[in-house]
Amino acid sequence: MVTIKDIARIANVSVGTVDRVIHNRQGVSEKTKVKVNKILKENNFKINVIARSLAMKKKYTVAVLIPEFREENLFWKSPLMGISKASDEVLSFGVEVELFSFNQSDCDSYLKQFELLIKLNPKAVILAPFFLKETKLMVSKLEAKGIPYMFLNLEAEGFNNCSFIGQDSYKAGYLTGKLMYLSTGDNSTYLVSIINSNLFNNIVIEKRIKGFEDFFKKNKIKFKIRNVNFDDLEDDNLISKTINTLLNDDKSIKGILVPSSRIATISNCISEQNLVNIRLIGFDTTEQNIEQLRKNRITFLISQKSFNQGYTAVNEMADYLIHNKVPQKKIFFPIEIVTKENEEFSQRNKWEFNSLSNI
Amino acid sequence: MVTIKDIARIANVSVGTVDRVIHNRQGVSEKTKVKVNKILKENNFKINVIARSLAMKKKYTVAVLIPEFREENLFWKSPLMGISKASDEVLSFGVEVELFSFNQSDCDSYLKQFELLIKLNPKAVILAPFFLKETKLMVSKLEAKGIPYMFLNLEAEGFNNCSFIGQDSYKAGYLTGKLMYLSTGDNSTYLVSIINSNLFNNIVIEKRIKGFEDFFKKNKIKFKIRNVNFDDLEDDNLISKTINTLLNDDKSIKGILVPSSRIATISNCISEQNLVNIRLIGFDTTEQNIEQLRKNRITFLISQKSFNQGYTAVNEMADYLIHNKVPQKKIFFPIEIVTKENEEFSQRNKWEFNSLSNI
DNA sequence: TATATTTTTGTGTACGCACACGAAAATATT
DNA sequence: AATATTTTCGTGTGCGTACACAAAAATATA
Repeated sequence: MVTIKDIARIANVSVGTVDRVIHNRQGVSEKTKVKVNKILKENNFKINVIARSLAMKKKYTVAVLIPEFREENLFWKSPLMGISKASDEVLSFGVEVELFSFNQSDCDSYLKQFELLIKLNPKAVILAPFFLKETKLMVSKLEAKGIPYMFLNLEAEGFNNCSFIGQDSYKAGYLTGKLMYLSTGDNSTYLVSIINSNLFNNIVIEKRIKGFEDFFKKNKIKFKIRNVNFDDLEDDNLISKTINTLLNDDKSIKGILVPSSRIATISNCISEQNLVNIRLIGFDTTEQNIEQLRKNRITFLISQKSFNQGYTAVNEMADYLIHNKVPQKKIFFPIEIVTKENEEFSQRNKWEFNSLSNI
Repeated sequence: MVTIKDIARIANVSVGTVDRVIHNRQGVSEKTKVKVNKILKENNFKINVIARSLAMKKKYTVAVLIPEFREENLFWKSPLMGISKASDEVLSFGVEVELFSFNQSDCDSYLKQFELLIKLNPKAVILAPFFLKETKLMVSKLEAKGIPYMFLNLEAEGFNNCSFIGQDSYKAGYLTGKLMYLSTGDNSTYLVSIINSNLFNNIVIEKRIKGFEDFFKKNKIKFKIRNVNFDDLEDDNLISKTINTLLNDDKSIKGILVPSSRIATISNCISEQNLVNIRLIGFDTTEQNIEQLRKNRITFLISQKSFNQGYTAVNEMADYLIHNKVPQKKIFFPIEIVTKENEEFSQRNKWEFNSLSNI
């Protein structure tokens, strides 16, 4: 590996001069600049990123604000783990990640955690914009302070966020349309079922449903949709009765789409005989969903790769702070199709907390 | 971030002593060892990997031997790009990657390139074991010299390779069975077509076919298979005539499986009317395949994520050499399902050669 | 107790780069 | 021509760690 010192020796100048040329700093004559640049290229010089970040040694703190996860819905566990892994890795680069989490059903805790966050005076913020109105408030404070912020997983329009990291919900829904069609044929009726309903998530869910329907419309395929929505608080008995009655009564129903991460709640309630010849498609590889997938009670899961989303968010932010590399405005993640047969391999994203692994 | 120096100050010892404790080196009394360890934990000390790799500064060269890619089959372009990207990244850690490529249809070039490779006296080798007999020869030389070697993409049995990085071909084939079944229903006939036939690749292809068939057998689903094989040299006209005649004559054919990366060659030959109601499933997201997928002439592609395979291989090897972290014996990659609808997002793996991006 | 030996601990240098400071060279001003 | 000013360049230090070597302390041997 050729170093700055090597270049300096060859060019017969000092390392300082080489450094100036590399970084396009002023104070070097055109003549030597040309000479050094030539030698730089001839020797295929590549900066040693290791040494560089050692030498830079500025301190940045990045604050993260995401929902806490709960027993009945582990979705946010996975992004958190991605964030944690990335945190460990960027620590050596002088980036410290501070985590704040709020209660999904408590708007106040969202604001309260943000107050704690802003007190830290972070250099950048990553957040899941769960509540729209409150997010506007928060964002105005951030912008006043000139703190860049990035949205994670949830896409909110009309903000000046430096980046969004997540899935294209419409396209993901569109894909479920295709999968449903391929595995049921035309002229089918589909049940679309929403379990939990909170304001902000609905934007994602609506986009997914729109995409699902648009697949059939754009491809001129006949289909019918029936909606059944449940409240988060309702018990399994009610869900079971409702769904099974519907399936018994309407034999044209060939598939069920649950455009949230709660498909396990539905699939778990369907009777064995009704399950035959019915395709179930849902989102997210939560532990409950995977369990049902393994039992062949779910046909397809669309994964958001949320672990990677968290991991990438931290890394992109670190890259922005350290190397001034501005992230893309929208970083869309793969729309991964998970089945019983490939599920075991799609889980390479998992990561155990091994806080003592490297001393 | 708390450093070794900080710990030394707090513990009232020198950095040398702290270093010894951290690395469990001998020459430190039990008393101070306990004391330092306590302070290490109390302050949640984490090694600065940046500084560590700067200080280590050993030089390793890793040799890579893979097939060159050709116009008619770009498959190996993608692993190469992954390897190149990783090479750039590990360079700073003192790992230099040397690339050797051979002609897929010329066994001699495989051996000849290896001769060049071994002259470099590399610290480790990554190779695609294309020709079985020759690989045995090569491996014996490597083992005599005590050079560890890793298999990339192609799985060969009976060797003492430190790791295999690639896909579980059987499971991938099994998945195509499921997808085919879901999108055609039972009691269908399927065309299984092999385009190119060279000895070694056939192991992968055979496993895929076995998996495909086993899906139906294990799930007790009625099906029928018809085989049509073509030679690599044959022209499109012949393929077109053969395939279309078959499809015209046997209306029970509902799907075509091409268990190699050459499905585009087939799909390109099928007439419009025959394409309706036929599902095509193939492997690998080569440029030609993606083009056909976009045109809706292919239903599913199974991606090997070969870019990531190359990328991971180099990184795992670097980690092994630098930190002595032994890789898993088998690193299986996700079996990714790609359709027209999610294809655009599955390509985030691509990477342009930006050799001058970071000067 | 004095000396030799072993164990334990401290110090210094290198890794490759960024950056501050000051020296030298080139140019401008009187 | 002497001095002031600007441009150009070289030197030195620090980032956090690994490691070799030296020094000190503890222990063993005479």
